[in-house]
Amino acid sequence: MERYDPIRIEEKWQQKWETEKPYQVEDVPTGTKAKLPKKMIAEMFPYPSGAGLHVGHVRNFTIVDVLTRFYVQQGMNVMRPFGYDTFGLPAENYAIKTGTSPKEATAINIANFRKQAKRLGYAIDWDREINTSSPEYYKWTQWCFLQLYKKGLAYRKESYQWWCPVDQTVLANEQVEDGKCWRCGHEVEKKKMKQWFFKITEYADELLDEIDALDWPEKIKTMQKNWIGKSVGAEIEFDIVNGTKLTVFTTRPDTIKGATFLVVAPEYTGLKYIVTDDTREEVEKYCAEALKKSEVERQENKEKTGVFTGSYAVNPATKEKIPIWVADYVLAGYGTGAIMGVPAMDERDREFAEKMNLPVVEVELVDFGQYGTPKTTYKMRDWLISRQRYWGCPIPIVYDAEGNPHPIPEEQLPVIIPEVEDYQPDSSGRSALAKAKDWLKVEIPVKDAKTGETHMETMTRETDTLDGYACSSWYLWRYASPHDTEAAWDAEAIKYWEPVDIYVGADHAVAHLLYVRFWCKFFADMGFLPFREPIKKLIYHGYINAPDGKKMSKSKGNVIDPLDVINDGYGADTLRTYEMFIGPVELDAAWNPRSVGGVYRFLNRCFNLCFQNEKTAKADDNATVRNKTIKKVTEDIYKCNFNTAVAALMEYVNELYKVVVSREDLVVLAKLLKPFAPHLASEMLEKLEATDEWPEWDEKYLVEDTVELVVQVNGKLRANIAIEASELDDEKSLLEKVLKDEKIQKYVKDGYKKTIFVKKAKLVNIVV
RNA sequence: GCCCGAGUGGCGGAAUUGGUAUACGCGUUCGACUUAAAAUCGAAUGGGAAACCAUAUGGGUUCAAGUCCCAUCUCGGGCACCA
Repeated sequence: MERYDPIRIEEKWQQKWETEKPYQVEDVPTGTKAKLPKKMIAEMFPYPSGAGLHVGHVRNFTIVDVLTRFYVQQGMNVMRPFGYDTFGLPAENYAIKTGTSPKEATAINIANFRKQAKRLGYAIDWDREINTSSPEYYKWTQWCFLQLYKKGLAYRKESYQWWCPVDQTVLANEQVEDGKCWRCGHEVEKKKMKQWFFKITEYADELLDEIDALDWPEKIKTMQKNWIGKSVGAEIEFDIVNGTKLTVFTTRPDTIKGATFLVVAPEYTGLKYIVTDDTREEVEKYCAEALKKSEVERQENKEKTGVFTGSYAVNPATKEKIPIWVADYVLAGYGTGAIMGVPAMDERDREFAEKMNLPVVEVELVDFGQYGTPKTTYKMRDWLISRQRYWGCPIPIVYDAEGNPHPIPEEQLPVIIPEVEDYQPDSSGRSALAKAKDWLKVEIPVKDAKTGETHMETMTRETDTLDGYACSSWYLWRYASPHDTEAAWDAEAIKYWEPVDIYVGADHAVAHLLYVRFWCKFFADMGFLPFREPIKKLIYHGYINAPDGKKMSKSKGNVIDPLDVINDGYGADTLRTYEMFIGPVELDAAWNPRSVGGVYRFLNRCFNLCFQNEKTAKADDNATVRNKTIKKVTEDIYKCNFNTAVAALMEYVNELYKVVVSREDLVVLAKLLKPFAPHLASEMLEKLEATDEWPEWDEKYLVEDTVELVVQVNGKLRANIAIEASELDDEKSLLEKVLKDEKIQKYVKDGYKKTIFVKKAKLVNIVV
């Protein structure tokens, strides 16, 4: 037997697919295509790094590809697009280091990614490629921003923000992990800055309410629910003895009688009206220190600290005078930034009270209606989108001489990223865009409020760029009409193709997957989208680790390069099939080079069955195993059990090796194999002169004439008896037969208590 | 600390949802082909001489438990002063 040569076969088919474009679809399908059921299947588009594809990408893309080919073979109209998420820090940091412009570096990386993806034989519609850093694309990202701006959902606010001193940019909450920057790992700081936000909180309730209905992994749904963090409670207004007022939020307003003190956060805006002259110095010192503390320090040391403000408030329920404190265990960004301390009820308040010697009184629950108003709050904050970086989508805003923001008129879009010499952000906290002096000034038409006449005014551009997540919040809709010059997406194309049927990824549980839902709801409200949830089904797959089980990383030198696997002679089909066989799709898996060889042997056996086999049988001879395999593989792919689908194919091939195969046996093998190993399967189908139409199983072949009856005594297996399938219908005579069986006789010679017959399991259990 | 998820051969993992535990693959051993090796093909492979014993540990429910219930241990993930 020969070894098959995947490299030759794969080259042949990849060339064919390149010229014939069998996976190309129309924006708005016409003719018979328009009547077909559709599937839109996509992966979370990759950031094309200089290192090229890694095995994780291959797992990600291959899952999408298996599903795409599966549905195509079933005769559906399937869109499987591809794109590149190209804005971001790595390209910019590379530019700072080498002077190569991010634009150039990105172009090189995309070309490499595309070449590698083509080498894996994916059923991509290559005319549907998008790139978030191309002006044709980001023009519409800016348009999206303007829509949000018009509705007041993009706004500017001065507040304390996470600041990474290394990357010199602010970060969203989602981009701070364990108090550290998600990109460089440096500890983040708090910095007071005027920044742009998207008002995602406007949709908090809907984002929460509609999540349960989604066909997404429970894990991701729970993470999003926790992130949104809805709390139902009340706001209660306390009179301060000096005549002002202070409002707290609580989920337990009924415990108000137990409130023996109030606490405000160090960043609390009304603090200056509360502090008395004799405590001012001490309070200011405390607040300054609290702000300086990094998030890591705050997390590591949860010891309660705080100082008395000198002021008192009146508990409206007890009329007691209670002290107002400032402490950093109260968070400024949540609720009102102020709480009532109920030490008898709340563990944190008790800890604080004990430390500060504040009174603890028994709580007597009351109806709070007369003291407060019902209020719901969320842990989720508005989405901070300003980035002080060069390589991002410019925010389409200009400022007049007074510093007031104005939107760029839509006809002036896109705001093109200017070329600069030096990509280093400046120390003032502004991106390198600020260095493009000519670009900064722009003539903007302004309508005079009194005369109604329009005149041109010179304004200054915003130098912040958008968080990359903004670019990926709408790309799934761009796929439907990627070359549209008139709109971000075409309404007709969207109506046919979207929402996305299956979305495949391994990251971004709360960030991207929440943002894309938020934008969907917003654009649905604007009348631009005919649905409110962008993704019907989400497949969240595991990572592939190094053979030792550790994360692959360059520094550890344990990275497996998928292109090496291909070029070692295994080929793309082996790589793809191996990664589907590696384990359950949702679990992490460790790379096993030997197992790759096992999958190669399997494909080699498929090849030999088809090309080295002279003898053929009648199509009916192996009908049972053939139909069983069709059923198993079909159902497994529906359930995304790719590992057991491949195992079923292996079993089928093992069976076929034992018998004389028919042409039909081979056709079915090739058809079922095609989603996993499309090149080899295509080669087989060509020789067999068959189409790739997905086969159906016939139930009549699944019923076997003779079956094995399982006989247990007290639940323990004691015998397997071959019987006619029809014997299962007559329990009485079957039992007689079983009791006469010589293996069973010795167990029942002293009689038995009862028997249990389970027809479905072909099982008899005798209780003695 | 709180909330999920998972513990099955030497290894990755199967198991129709309560019904023959260990499918499939790797590894290992033996055999065939070969001057030889590789490749390929075939056979065996949880432990034990056997009765039996094995799905993290200990109990329970059931004719029957990897699967259900209770407790414990270990690992992974998420959240973490959100009032």
